[in-house]
Amino acid sequence: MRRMTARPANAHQARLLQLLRDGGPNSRAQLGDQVDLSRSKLAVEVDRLLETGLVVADGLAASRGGRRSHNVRLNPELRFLGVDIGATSVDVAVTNAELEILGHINQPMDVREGPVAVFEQVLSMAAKLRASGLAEGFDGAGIGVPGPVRFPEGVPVAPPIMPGWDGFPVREALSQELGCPVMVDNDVNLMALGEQHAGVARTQHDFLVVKIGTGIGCGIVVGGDVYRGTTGSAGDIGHIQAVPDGRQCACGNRGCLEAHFSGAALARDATEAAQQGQSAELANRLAANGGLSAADVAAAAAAGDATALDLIREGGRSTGQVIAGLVSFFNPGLVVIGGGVTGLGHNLLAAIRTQVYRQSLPLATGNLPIVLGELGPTAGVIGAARLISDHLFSPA
Amino acid sequence: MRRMTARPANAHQARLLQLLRDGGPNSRAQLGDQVDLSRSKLAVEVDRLLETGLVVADGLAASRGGRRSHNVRLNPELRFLGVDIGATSVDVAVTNAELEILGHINQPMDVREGPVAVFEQVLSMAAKLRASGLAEGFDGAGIGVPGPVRFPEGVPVAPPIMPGWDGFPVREALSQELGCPVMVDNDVNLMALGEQHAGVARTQHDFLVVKIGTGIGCGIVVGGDVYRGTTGSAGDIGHIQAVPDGRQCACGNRGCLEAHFSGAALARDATEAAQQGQSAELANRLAANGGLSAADVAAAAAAGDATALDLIREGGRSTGQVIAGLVSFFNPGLVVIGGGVTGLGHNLLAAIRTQVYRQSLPLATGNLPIVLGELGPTAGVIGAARLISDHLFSPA
DNA sequence: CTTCTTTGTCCTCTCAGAGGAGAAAGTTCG
DNA sequence: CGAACTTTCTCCTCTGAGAGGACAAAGAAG
Repeated sequence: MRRMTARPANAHQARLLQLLRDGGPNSRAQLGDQVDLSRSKLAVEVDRLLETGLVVADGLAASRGGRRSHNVRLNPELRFLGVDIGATSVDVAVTNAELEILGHINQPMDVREGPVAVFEQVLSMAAKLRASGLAEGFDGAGIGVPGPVRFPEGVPVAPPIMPGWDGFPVREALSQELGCPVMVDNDVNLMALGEQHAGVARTQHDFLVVKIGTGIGCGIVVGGDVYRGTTGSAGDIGHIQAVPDGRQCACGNRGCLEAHFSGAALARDATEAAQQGQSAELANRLAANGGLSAADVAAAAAAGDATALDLIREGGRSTGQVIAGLVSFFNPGLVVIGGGVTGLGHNLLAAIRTQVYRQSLPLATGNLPIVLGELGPTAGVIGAARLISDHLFSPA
Repeated sequence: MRRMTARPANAHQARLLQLLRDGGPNSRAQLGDQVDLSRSKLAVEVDRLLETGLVVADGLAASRGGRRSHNVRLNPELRFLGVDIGATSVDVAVTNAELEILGHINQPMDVREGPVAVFEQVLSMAAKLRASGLAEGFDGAGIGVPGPVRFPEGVPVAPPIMPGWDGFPVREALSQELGCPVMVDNDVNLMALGEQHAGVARTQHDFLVVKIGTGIGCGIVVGGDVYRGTTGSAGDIGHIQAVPDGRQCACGNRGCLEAHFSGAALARDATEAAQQGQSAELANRLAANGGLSAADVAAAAAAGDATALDLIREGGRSTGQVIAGLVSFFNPGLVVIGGGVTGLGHNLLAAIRTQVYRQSLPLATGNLPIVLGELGPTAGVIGAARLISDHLFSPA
């Protein structure tokens, strides 16, 4: 199939595409209820979209009591590729234009191997998805990387945990390889986009998404749009001081949040505890697997292990401490907790909540939900698809 | 004089008014260079603005090498009232439509006396300015209050230092009294608007303004617009924990920034130090005035008093600690320090800079200026005038 | 004085888009 | 089953915004 290269010709068409993306098939009449356009104008724009092939007819709509109307929908053959590059694994997924996931692969990987090796793996994963019949090609791709990105150019800048990626033209290179438009962003921002599109943040305009994985980052949404900061490093909260004169951090300072709580820190602390004989449960797991991960701590806590629970509570306290500050400053309408450590679930959430509600003023916390992300590992790839669709479904 | 009640009829007119406000008198040709409109359309819109009286002819423009053109400017008889209510004093100023200050009065006052008493004072100050011939009436007024505001309604919400103001219809009441449109905002947000309009932040889109006065607050500008948060309490950084298990704060927690550094905290600490005989300089001033203020500490520091310098440095350290966190999170392009404590000047600034540059990652601080505000006590009233002019110079 | 440049004015032409009339296709109720 | 009412779609006309060109006015440069 030849890929679609059409783009909406004006803001009306862009708006219609976004409505069809977010609301699925719709009749012209239903669309008319949502956009402020005359019927004639609406019909003209829809016809033009049909001509471009971005939109296709989709049978009769359900009756609303009078003449039945014909539905239109986004072309079901459109395909987006969503890529979420983490520190230690990659997620690659194919979606349709309505951003429904049609296929999803996760593989372990090490970003430190550099962009060339990682792209090879990503491309082979994309090829596998294509080979399984889910797509004949891609109309666009969104990529998330675990570090700051100069957004307009799609280039990582000085990413601490991705040596070798600094300045690598990710967007350009992938666009060449895939032969379609590509947008690049920080993985946490994509997670925020994902939760906004299909998760807990659907109705929010100003919210924060805290992603606790190998590191810790925060996605910031202001007025419905992701805020990236002057140099693209906004939300980099892993190195905010959580404990004065605390643990030495890789960044050179002491007491950074990330040094006290993150997937990596948790694994390290659990291993220490196991070795010092503080927890039989953890020691068993250490012996069995030859190493401990955040998932082991989660399992131990679920089994009632006090040491594991303490580690989680202490980490939640540190995280809550930092989030409390952010809440005072930013006054969000929602805080979403997500990332690999979400497996720690409600123990972690409870510890964070306690700390935030204790430390922030009532005006900011009064009506502030703090919740776990709804989409889990798919948040990133949905966000990636959303990113590129936002780009493609805006006036050229 | 009858007051202008006209408003721009469309976005083009609004844009033209803003250009004339920010750029002063301009010829049609110069305006044409700045807005993307055909000459005919531009002429029509300017003529309409002339008809409304918002804009008047202003003689011949300087020659640009061909036919001389006629200037237009905002009606020089337009008057805005800017009111900046602080914890312990009020500033009231009159500006023209180009937001130049024509007259400015400052008087001591106590917000805790409640809205009725304060408004009486504000109105009498406004009357005094009017009586001095600066204005025959006001076309709009902006008001800043030292606490969170529900912005659309112009009503303070649960302001900690303003008992009696909670829910008081400030906008409505003042609009009645003055007979003109009124907008209300947090004083720190107005300071940010002021520095953006006429101060150090003129070229910035994303920046923070930290105001250290009786309390501490932070104005947040995102994409050129003030960000106010979900409930209007964004930027309330005075109660972020700066020192774990630190001093008891009025809010019930311990170690809040405001408990360790602010005009009030500084005065308290200086008094303590003087009473304990740690500083002859401060003790003298205490004896002379019967009390100490931040200004006394500034003077003592200027005179070389080590204790005063220490207090300032220690305060700067705490403040810098908190700002470092905000910088990591928000990645601003500029941080402005302002408020009553600006008198502490470069000692304070140096301490803050040291702490921020030490604690934040290079990517966020690499090109980050941290500077003192340029407008001093006029920032608030200019911001107030800017607030109402933005409102009036936008399509009705 | 001539030529060139800039600015202001006027006129026409195009096109987006609103809104109405009426046809088409259902539903509901007697 | 048929009449009356609803909803949707299509077509047509009308209006107004705005672009753009022609030309006049006014000055600068030589």
